[in-house]
Amino acid sequence: MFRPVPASVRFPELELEILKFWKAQDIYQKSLAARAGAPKFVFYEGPPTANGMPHPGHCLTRAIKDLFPRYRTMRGYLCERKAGWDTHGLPVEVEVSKDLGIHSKEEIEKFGVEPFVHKCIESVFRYMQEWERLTERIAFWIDLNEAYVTYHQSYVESVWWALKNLFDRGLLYQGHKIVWWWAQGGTALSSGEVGQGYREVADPSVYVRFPLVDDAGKETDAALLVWTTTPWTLPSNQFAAVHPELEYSVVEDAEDKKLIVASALVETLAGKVKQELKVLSTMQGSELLGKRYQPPFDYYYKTLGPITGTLKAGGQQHIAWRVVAADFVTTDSGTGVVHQAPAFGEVDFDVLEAERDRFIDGVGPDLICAVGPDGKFTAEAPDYQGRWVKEADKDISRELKRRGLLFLQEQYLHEYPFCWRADEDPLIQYPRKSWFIRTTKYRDAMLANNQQINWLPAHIKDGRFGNFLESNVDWALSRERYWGTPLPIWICDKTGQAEAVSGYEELKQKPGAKGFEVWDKAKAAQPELSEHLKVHKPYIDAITYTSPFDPKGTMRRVSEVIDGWFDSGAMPFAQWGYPHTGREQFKHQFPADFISEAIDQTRGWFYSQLAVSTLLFSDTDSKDADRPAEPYPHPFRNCIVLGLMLGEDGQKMSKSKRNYREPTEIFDRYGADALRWYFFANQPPWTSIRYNEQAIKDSIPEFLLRLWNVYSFFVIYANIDGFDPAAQLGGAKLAQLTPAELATAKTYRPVAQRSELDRWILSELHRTTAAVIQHMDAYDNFAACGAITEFVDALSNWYVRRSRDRFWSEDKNAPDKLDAYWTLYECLLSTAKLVAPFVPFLSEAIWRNLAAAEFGKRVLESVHLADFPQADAAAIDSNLSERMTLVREIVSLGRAARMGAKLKVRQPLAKVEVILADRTQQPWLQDHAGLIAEELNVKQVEFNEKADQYISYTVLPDLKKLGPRLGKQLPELKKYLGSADAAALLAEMEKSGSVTIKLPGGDVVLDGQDLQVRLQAKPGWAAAQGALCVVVLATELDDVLVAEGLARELVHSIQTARKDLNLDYTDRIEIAIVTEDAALSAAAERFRDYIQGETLGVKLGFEPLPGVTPIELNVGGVKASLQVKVVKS
RNA sequence: GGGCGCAUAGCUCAGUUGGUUAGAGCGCGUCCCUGAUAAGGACGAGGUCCGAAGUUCGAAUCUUCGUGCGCCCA
Repeated sequence: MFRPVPASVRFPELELEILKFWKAQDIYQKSLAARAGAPKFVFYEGPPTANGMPHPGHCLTRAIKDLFPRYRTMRGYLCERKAGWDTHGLPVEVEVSKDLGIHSKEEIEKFGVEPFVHKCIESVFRYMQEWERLTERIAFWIDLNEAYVTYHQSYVESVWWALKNLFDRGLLYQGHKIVWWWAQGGTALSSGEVGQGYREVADPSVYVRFPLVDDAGKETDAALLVWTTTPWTLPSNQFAAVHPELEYSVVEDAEDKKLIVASALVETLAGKVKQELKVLSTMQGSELLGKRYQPPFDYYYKTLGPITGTLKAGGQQHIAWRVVAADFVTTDSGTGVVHQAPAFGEVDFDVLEAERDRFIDGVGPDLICAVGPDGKFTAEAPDYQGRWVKEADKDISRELKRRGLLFLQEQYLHEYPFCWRADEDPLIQYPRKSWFIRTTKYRDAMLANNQQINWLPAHIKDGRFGNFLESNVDWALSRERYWGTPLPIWICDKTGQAEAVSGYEELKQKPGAKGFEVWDKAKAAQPELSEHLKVHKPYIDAITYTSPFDPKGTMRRVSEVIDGWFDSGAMPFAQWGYPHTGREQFKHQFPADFISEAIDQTRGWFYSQLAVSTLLFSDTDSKDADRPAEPYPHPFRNCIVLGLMLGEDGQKMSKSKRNYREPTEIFDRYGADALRWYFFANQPPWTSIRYNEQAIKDSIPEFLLRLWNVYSFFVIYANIDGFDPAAQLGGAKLAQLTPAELATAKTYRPVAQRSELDRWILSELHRTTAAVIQHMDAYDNFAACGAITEFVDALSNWYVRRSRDRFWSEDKNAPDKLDAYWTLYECLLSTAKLVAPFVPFLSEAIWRNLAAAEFGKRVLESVHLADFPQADAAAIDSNLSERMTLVREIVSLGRAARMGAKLKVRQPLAKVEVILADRTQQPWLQDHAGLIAEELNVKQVEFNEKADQYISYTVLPDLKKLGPRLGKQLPELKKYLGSADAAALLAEMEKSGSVTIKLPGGDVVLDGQDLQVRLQAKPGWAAAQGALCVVVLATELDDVLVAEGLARELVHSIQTARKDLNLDYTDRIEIAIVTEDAALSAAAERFRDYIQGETLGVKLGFEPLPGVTPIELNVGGVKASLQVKVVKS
């Protein structure tokens, strides 16, 4: 006996029970143990940050991350899944600062770095419980107990090892980075913070003359006209940029001064100053390159102006104050000549870098900067020393005007960022010393590595990700913050020389190492402090040692921590603590076969991993990395890039807008399987999807319930008939209940001996299995789900429906009946395995009842311990598939024809005629006429070859074949065939195998393959047409047919009455039909046996039954009164 | 401003290398079944495939431009 299946199932409750079972029996661990020694399928968990609440978007990520490891495990691989948590970085600091009600770095320092860092580590796992609960509830099987944590000492030291490796190879260097700087607060702002602070303001906009000088450095009569909205940057000017491909004009103004501006802007400028600007000559921007000019302020120029340096390409050039080329110059605004102050603009700084690169080492231009970190001019600009830059704008303009350099001044409206917390403070771009990783040196290696990665969708490779790699810039690694992996670089306070350190132990071994007691004291005072804190600020900063570069020097750590993305990128090895520990694990778990995250990780985790791995383990230039070169791709081979999930209203999901539902509530209402199936089956995972609650809800009846109903149908009848597979299968070990194992049962007949319907559904099963394997191996869950849906539909709506009679037949031991049970049993078991990775709960419920409950310890206790089904090619009969499809098509067309003719299926018809365009399958179909007749409720099915009265033929060219061959003649052929006598053409084709068609452009010879026949029903018939066949109904009714129709109407009414009266299936009844219509009573009389048989009537009379409420009927326009009374047995 | 992606039925989404009647589910309408029954099923209506131009014998599909939306970056 199988456990009876509840009529209405509540999936959420079912899932909770199964979760309990998994936990109690440790099924996940068993699924790993079962694959001990098997080939590995390596999965990396991109660490989520647990200091925010999870939302439905995270459910998608976690569902996909579960699907493929689960599938691969069933396919025989060992897939260990180590969880991880991202714990460092600004978001944590921001969260803590919010709690403390503070914002600036200054306030943090005042609060104290030590207590602040303590707060950070406490806050990191604020929502971890919610994350773990979600992970478990959605059935994401991953090892949460062994999770790696980015702040753990072993992780940090692994990151240090990587950084030391890069440092020792000269790939980690200090340079400048232009950041958005809050001068009053003394801190850089992240791009997110900057983005919050933009608002429209009016700034002074000045047009300034930069007089050109001749070779001797003497001023000439022409000047570049330069535009800027930040006059305070002019004292730090180093270059003027033009676009080499723009045209420039030398114009003469009213004062006869010559100015150089972009030709496209001459008119605009003339309009602004309301004077004529006479064009004297024009030239290309490229002709201006290298021309020298005199900057408006000579603070640097007076000493550095004459300096020249040796170019790499040979020759000498002045290091600054000349015209350079830049692509970003446009004629949208300004003058087409752009003032360059590299200290105060990122693109300007790039120009400086490029210029410096042209000179041999050490002689190129240095960055000049007349402003201090406090936003005030330094002594290098004595005229403005101590003045806040924005306040100096006016005086600078006045000075320029006094010296005749100011051509025009106006107000300019634009978006400019302010500090998000002190909104009166404008931000400035400002250079900060920063540590960089020289990723640009590995750009080509990263591109080559990327080429080998299987990206899904494919456009990521050469699209977003590839483009991003193409424009790679060195990785700005350091952060002037507190809670992060400390940059493991110690600098000698005497010589300035630096070295990197790769572990805490290594530090202890350093000569003269001290400062460890700072941590020891803190720990003694607060024993609850995490040991891991000792490798963090401020404790690590206390550690110093004797300089190896100068015996009098002391090595002190730089103050910075590193970008949290480097932590994440180091995950493939740092999760094991490699190379200090975990060498073995790393060897076996690198690279990953599969990772998946949302598209926002393109520049995040996808890049950080690729960059770190390429630099450390690349096979091109990492000789001193301490392991053999790894062939591409690494560190991941296949990557599904998920689309972002939007809220119900198409906007970004946001708590305040309430445009989504909390995951826990989704699970409580619909269940995790419903959500998972919605994710997997509704769209490819990389489409950005809109959260759609209805669609989640719909996946229940569309898929889960449909499968459940087939399963419940099976259990009901198997129990009634005492179908008991366990009793029939011997004592042999039956771990998996594969078809081969089932075949040992006594009443199990070889598939070849079973009915066609059985062979058909088993063929469909194996066809589906093959398709699912093929799609899942290609990481295409969407197509796999499509195949599964189609199969479950076929099983439910054709196999079970067409097999009902067999399940109801009286003889419990009839081979045909047993065949039906074995077939359906096998289908359900295989389907449970097929869908197990997708809907782990439902599949487990089915398996628990059909296998585990039935067989006890003789089978696997969980479907997730089973092997994925094998597709048996021998079981696939594509011919049968095709034929069955055709039957279903004919039946469908027959129904459509009935609807068109308004003939209910209850009304029997004499016959249907079926006309096929392709008669290959006709003999087979003729053998199955009974089936079609039954489905369509007709007495006879005829297959007509000559059916000209019903249909007309159309002959269509096979465009795919003929297109390339005929080209421009194709329209002629189409026109010809459109009006041709199709019947004659076909006759000719049949006779000689080909036809020659005369077309204006020349004769064309066509054979049978070139043409397709289409059938069209002629009007006036109750007919429906498909692509390849037409079904025509005989609509004439004789008395017998009408009477049978009436009888069926009566049956329908009586059954409805039974249901309304809440009768049991087995209740016998007495029926009275009272009518004055002779035809109706005659029909009832004539079909008395049929009516009584269908409705379990023991008596059928035509006189009223006393005391029974009559039901008024309208049977085909005839009035009648029906009475139904239960007969006591 | 740049890069990438998306735009197909009332809604949510598919649509293989360009090919003849562009599909699914939901919703809607009509109906069937009444031994899976507080279920299940069939049939139908519904589309200027965002717009324009181009390539081609042929474009939802390829190209260009435009519009709208999203993401990333500036």
